[in-house]
Amino acid sequence: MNIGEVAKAAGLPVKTIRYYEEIGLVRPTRSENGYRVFAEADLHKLNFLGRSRALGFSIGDCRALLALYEDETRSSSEVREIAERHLANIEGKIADLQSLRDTLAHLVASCAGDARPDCPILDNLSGD
Amino acid sequence: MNIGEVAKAAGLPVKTIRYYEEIGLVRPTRSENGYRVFAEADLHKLNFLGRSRALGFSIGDCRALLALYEDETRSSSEVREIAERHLANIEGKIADLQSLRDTLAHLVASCAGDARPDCPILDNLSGD
DNA sequence: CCTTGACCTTCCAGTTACTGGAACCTTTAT
DNA sequence: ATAAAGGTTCCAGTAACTGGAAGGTCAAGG
Repeated sequence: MNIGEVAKAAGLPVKTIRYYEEIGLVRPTRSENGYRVFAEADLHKLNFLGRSRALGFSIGDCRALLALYEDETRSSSEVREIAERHLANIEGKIADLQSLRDTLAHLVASCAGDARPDCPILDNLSGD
Repeated sequence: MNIGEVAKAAGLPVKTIRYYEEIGLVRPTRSENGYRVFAEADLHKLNFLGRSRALGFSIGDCRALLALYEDETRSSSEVREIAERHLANIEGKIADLQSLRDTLAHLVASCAGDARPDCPILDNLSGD
C-alpha cells in the first residue's frame, strides 16, 4: 500500500504517518521509485497508534504501549501502569478545568454584558 | 523596579516577563545600564496578565482583555463575550476529558495488572 | 583594588505533535 | 502530450514559554 491508501485505511493524515515514520513509530519499506510501501502489519500499527492517540496517550506512551503489544513476554501490569498514570493525569486536568469553569461561570454571571463599561470580570482580573 | 523585583511581586518568572515584553504585552523603559525598569502600572499589568493566564485565557485573549481594561469606553459585553467563549471552550474540553476518563477507567478496571501478558487494554487498542 | 555572587543582558535551541507550503518527481488517464 | 493525482524532501510555524550559554553590572567584603 502507498501512503495515501494506508492513511485512508487508518484514518490518519498522510502528514502524520510521515511524521510517525520520522520518529520511528513505523518503518515502511520503499519501492524503487522511492514511494513508501506499507504492509498489513504497518496498517495494524497505525490503527493501534490512532486509537492510542485518540485516548490521549502521549507519543512516548504510544511507543511504550506498542512495544508492550509486540512483546509476548510482557506483563499486563506494565500496560496497566501506563494507563493508570494517564488516567490520573486526565483526572487532574478535569479537576483543574472544573475549578476554572466554576470561577469563570461566576464571573460571567456577574457581568451585565451590556453597553456600560462596568465589568466585574475586569475588576477581578485587575485584583478587585 | 528591576525585573527580578517585579517578577517576585507579580508572581511570574523573569523569563515570562521578558517574553511578555517581546510580544508587546508590557513596555518597560530602560535605565542607562540597559536594565529594564518597571513602573507601578507595569506591575499592575503583569498582575492582570498573571490572573488572566491563570484563568486559562490565551495570550490573544489576555491582550484583548488588557486593551478593554484600559479602554474607558468599553462595553462590558465585549469582555463578557471573550469570557463566554473561553468558558464554552473549557466546558468542551471537560466533556472530552470526561469521555476519555470513562473509557480509560473501564479499560484499567478490566485489566488484571499482574504478571501475565493477557491485557484487555492492548486488545482494545489493537482493535479487539 | 580585587573578587565573589547576585542580577542583569541577548540570543539560540528545545518543548508537543503535528500542519502547511514550496519545489520537484512519478504514475495514470485522457 | 499533457494534466491531474499522488508521491518525495525540506523548511517553517504553531503556544507559551523554558533552559542554557556567554557576557555586562553592581554592591559587599577582605
